[in-house]
Amino acid sequence: MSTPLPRDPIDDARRNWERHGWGDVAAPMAAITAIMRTQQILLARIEEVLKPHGLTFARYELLALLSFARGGALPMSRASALLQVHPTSVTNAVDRLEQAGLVERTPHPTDGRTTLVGLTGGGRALAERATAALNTEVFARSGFTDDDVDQLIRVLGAFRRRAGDFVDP
Amino acid sequence: MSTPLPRDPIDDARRNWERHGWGDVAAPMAAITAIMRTQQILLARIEEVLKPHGLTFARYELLALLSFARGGALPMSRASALLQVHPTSVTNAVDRLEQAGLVERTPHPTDGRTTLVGLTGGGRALAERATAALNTEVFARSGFTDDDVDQLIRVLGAFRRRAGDFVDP
DNA sequence: GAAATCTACTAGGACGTCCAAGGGCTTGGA
DNA sequence: TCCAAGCCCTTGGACGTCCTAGTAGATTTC
Repeated sequence: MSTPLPRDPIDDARRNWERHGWGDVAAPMAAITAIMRTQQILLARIEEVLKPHGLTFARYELLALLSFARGGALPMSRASALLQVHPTSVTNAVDRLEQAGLVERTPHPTDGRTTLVGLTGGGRALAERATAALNTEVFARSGFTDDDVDQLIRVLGAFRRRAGDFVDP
Repeated sequence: MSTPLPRDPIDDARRNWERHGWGDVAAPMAAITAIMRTQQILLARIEEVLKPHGLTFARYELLALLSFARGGALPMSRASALLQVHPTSVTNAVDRLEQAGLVERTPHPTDGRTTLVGLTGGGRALAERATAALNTEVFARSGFTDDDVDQLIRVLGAFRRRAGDFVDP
């Protein structure tokens, strides 16, 4: 990222909103814009750490998901649901990971429509190394205090539940 | 979005982290993953509202930025810095907005390297309509409580400052 | 049992984002 | 003066995400 700006552009936007008579929604606008920007910063950090391992975040997420699955394999559709991305995104990621020898496709034993994605030995080993890197280089130095982390988990968890992500208690 | 999951996948991930002996970073991992997912949900809502106006979020952001600029125009590099995206992303957005007659490029009066992007009349009018739509359909119904909004602005603002986004007080 | 309806996955295309490279314009020091 | 270094923007390419269609297999319905 380039040189820091002399002022917070999101705060400027908020002031512009207020100046134009939209003061009633200026605060949520600022909060949502801040989420957008924070995601961008965090994604860049994560991709930076994963790059030496030859992974992108999308591919890492799939590897990590499979590494926790019983048998190290899942139907593509299940991966799509759990990762909460479009099925074609999973097809894309699996194509590239398979190319790299990290996962392999297997026909489902009883349902001819379904394809299982499973980790190879190399895929499992790489998932371990990549997770270790993320843990020490990103999550352990997140830039959030413990209180921040608690608040984020609470606030965003409630938001996601209301948005229909999950129905758990 | 598809059917809600019976359980929170981020909470599952957190438990998996703890189970594998990474409990010390499980909470920040969960917070960061929640930010990623929340951004995805919010972006989808925003694009949904903008679609009838023929805009994407990236293009809308540029229109909104220009609508607040004195003279309704900025150097491309300035837009890149304020929007905090790569210069090529601005080139891309300007290409398409110019195609649609919403902005126009003008050579800088004194610096031959610089190109100014300015709103057309239609661009300014569309920015107004799109902002009104976002205000009523997204920001006014954000799904965050007032307290949530305050906490997010505070926590994410501090994070962004520490990340080097800006140097303001 | 056959037809209609679902479900799972894949191909092709539109967008946005970034990086690397290249060409034009300015600036500042020799 | 002039030229090397830096800045500004664009092109081309890699990725990820989504959408729309299309195919094949599974279920439901009559």
